Amino acid sequence: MLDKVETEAVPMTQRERRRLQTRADIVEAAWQLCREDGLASLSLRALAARVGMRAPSLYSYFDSKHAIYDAMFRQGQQQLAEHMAEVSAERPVTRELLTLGTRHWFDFCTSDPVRYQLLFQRTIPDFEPTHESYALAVANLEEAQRILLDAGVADPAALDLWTALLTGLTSQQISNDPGGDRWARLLEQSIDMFLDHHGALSKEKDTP
Amino acid sequence: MLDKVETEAVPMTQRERRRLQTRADIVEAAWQLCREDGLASLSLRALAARVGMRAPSLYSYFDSKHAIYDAMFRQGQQQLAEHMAEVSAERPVTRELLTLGTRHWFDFCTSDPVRYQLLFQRTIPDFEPTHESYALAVANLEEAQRILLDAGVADPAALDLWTALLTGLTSQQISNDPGGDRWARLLEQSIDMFLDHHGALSKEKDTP
DNA sequence: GTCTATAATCTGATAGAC
DNA sequence: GTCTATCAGATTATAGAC
Repeated sequence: MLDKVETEAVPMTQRERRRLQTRADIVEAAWQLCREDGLASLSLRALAARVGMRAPSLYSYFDSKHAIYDAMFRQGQQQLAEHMAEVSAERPVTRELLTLGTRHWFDFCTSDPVRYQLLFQRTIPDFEPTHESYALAVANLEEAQRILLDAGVADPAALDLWTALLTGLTSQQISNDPGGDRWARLLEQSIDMFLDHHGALSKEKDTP
Repeated sequence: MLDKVETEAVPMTQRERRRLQTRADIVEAAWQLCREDGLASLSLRALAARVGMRAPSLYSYFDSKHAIYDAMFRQGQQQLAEHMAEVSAERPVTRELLTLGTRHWFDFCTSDPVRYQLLFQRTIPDFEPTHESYALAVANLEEAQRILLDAGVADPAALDLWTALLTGLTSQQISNDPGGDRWARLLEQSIDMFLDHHGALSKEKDTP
């Protein structure tokens, strides 16, 4: 789940460290600009200016604009993994724990609409994450699958229904009531609906 | 629900008719190009070329590029209204009828991902439909609300959950399994889950 | 590594001839 | 109404000096 290149405990010269820091600065500035102007409006000129460079200098750190999007995608998936690690490890999975974890996920998504757009929607023309970055997304989805499994929901189709339900609530919240809670407050009810339908984690008895 | 300007039975000179036909041709060509290159990639030069003009001539028919998007949005909402009119008028609303109507809606959405993107997602920077066009979207949503009401689901929050569930299934289908049926085949189950949760249109008894 | 200069192309929109 | 010509930029990306 960790970025091999940037976090492995290999010896690093100060020059290498500096280079990685500049890369991180560029990615952070890219997030800023995207939050201000929209994900698709990112331009290399504006990005370079934000970090005190001219546009061509960015090519010393990234091969292309898509490579910057890829670094952002990668970082976002890592952030999601770290964010969910705070809550998702506990067992057994109760209805309360699942609800808590799901709200944790929902808050992560709605707290940064641009990040959500990059991680979960296909909206940048011609951009696809590299295989390496996409593997992080798969790992995150598999973690959700494990949790559902431990909650007594084993059907693969149920995972698809789960993702549809949660991404539906999230994107409606982001698109139609940004900053509000019109769909956020339906989260617990939605989870109850889903679990009741699948006969899992019943409220009266403890056994699925 | 109808376009006042273009369909009202007022006398029309042949010149006016010709003009409206050209407008329609331009909009149709715009749909074609968007389906080929993506919604955001529409350019006036390419659009003009497609209808045998040069770019500046388009300004004789539309004030701006956004006005063309608006005409597309308007047409898409009208198409949705017409499409749903084929099924949604029947009463009383049974579980079978609701399922049929919902699949009708789902098929409309997934049959043209670009249209879905324009009508239901906020993805074109700085584009917002005009008040007049947006009113068509509101009318379509109100029709859905009426159907749910007649199905015995009166809670406004239930409508929000309904839209989240359906748009979630739809966008997952479009994004992650285009042309397939991985989420399409979950539609009936989802409707059952929703209705059971709200205690509406129970399968055994006929009364909500 | 960073710069200037520039390639090569694209964009929406307008002026004004015809 | 349609055109040519053009405005006034924008874009990603590269070459080559320093």
